[in-house]
Amino acid sequence: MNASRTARERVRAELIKEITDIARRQLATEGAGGLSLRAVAREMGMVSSAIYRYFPSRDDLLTALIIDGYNALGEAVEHADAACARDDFTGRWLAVCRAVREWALAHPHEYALLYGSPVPGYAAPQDTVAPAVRDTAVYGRIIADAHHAGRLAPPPVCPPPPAVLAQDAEVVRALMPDVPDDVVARAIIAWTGLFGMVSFELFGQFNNTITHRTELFDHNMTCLARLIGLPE
Amino acid sequence: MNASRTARERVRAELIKEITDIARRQLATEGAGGLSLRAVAREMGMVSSAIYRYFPSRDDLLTALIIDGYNALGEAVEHADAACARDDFTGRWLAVCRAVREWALAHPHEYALLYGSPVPGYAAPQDTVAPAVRDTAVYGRIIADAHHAGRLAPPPVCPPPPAVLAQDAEVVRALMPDVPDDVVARAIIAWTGLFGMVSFELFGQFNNTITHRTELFDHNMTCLARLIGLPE
DNA sequence: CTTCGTCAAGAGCAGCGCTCTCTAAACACT
DNA sequence: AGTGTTTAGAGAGCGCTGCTCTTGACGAAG
Repeated sequence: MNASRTARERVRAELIKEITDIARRQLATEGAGGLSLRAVAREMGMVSSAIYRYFPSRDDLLTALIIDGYNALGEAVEHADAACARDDFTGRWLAVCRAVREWALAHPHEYALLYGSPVPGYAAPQDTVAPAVRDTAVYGRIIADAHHAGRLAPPPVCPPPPAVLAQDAEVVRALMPDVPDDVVARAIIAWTGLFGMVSFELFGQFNNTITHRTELFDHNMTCLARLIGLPE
Repeated sequence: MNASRTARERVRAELIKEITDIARRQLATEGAGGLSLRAVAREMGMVSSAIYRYFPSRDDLLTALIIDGYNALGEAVEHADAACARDDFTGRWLAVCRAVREWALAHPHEYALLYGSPVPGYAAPQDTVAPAVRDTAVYGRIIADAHHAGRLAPPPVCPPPPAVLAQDAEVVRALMPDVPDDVVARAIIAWTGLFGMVSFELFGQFNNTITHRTELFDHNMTCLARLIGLPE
């Protein structure tokens, strides 16, 4: 009875995967706004209403794509980090930055779904928060590792962070344990700087201006690494 | 004959303004995806097809809103800069950063239109590039002013920018004349850092994490000012 | 007074998300 | 093996969208 039950559920899981695959392909060509359940159904040789057996609404399909996206990006970042020597902290940071950028360039619409304008009327459900921090956890660990190895020497550039930020630092520290507040603050600057850079490139702000984007990116990420205090 | 001709054109211009006003209000409540020509027409007591006399397509209306948005942001930034003492370069930088953030928080959907995910299938026409750099010109001038006043003392954090970036720096220098390449490079870091920060806050990346956003923003922008070399 | 360009109106097309009902197949249980 | 239940897909349909085309009215110019 269990085997037969899983038989039905297996074909169901397969169909769900097929739907998300087609949806992801449509996302890549049309963008989030052009994602159409009817088009997905058409491509599957299904009638549109049948899709609703698997995803109760378009938003639920979007949620599935978002979770997949966070996981794909997280995996790429984890992979890039794992390929580096553990004590090459700056190398790990740069590898992670490049992994983010390369994944974003390879999957622009998925990146836009994760880090671009929120889809109007769509509120990310709780299921997305765990995959969402998967990449963040990686560079949190890099910075924490460097700090604990005594290799973090922040230059005297930033003033000490204001006291109220200590509460927020407490939350962020879940990703980079036992790290002082000023390191957390610098980490956030680097974090927003990384994604600001990628978003600007992807969303067209560099058009007609920046042509050597890889070089600029590497240079800026190196600067941010120095700002954090990562070794030369 | 001229007077009568402008009579007709005047009511036309007025209608165009009314359309964009209503569209902007709809944008604020529904977001870019929810902008509907029919809804605008309904609110104007017009029939939907009549709108096409004034805006040949939804994209053209979007373009008008984008241009207005860039101009509004540019104006806010110019105003914030003008309120500072000319030689208080750090104060001017902070004022400009805050102006960007406050404008973005006050007009989230318009900000998303300018700096969020590009609308799929929509390519920004050439008319948008001039208003688009209006704000950028302001902080370009701040940094250039500080440099020429001899008040720019970049800390020894960033390595010298790679030689290939000199070409791109040439283009950027149109906004900050006679400034060396390494200053341009730092300016770009600060620029992307500013918008990375605003976008993260606005697009929800700080949810469940950062609560003291004003303080964090001010602190980070101060750090970036130091990184550029703006005086204490 | 006629001609001509401009404009609102209306109908209509194809597409969308989503809901409802109906039929048929796969399943669980006696 | 037969029976009741659950699950799946098909189809029609609702109200909405952007957009097109045609029609008829209005006002300015010759």
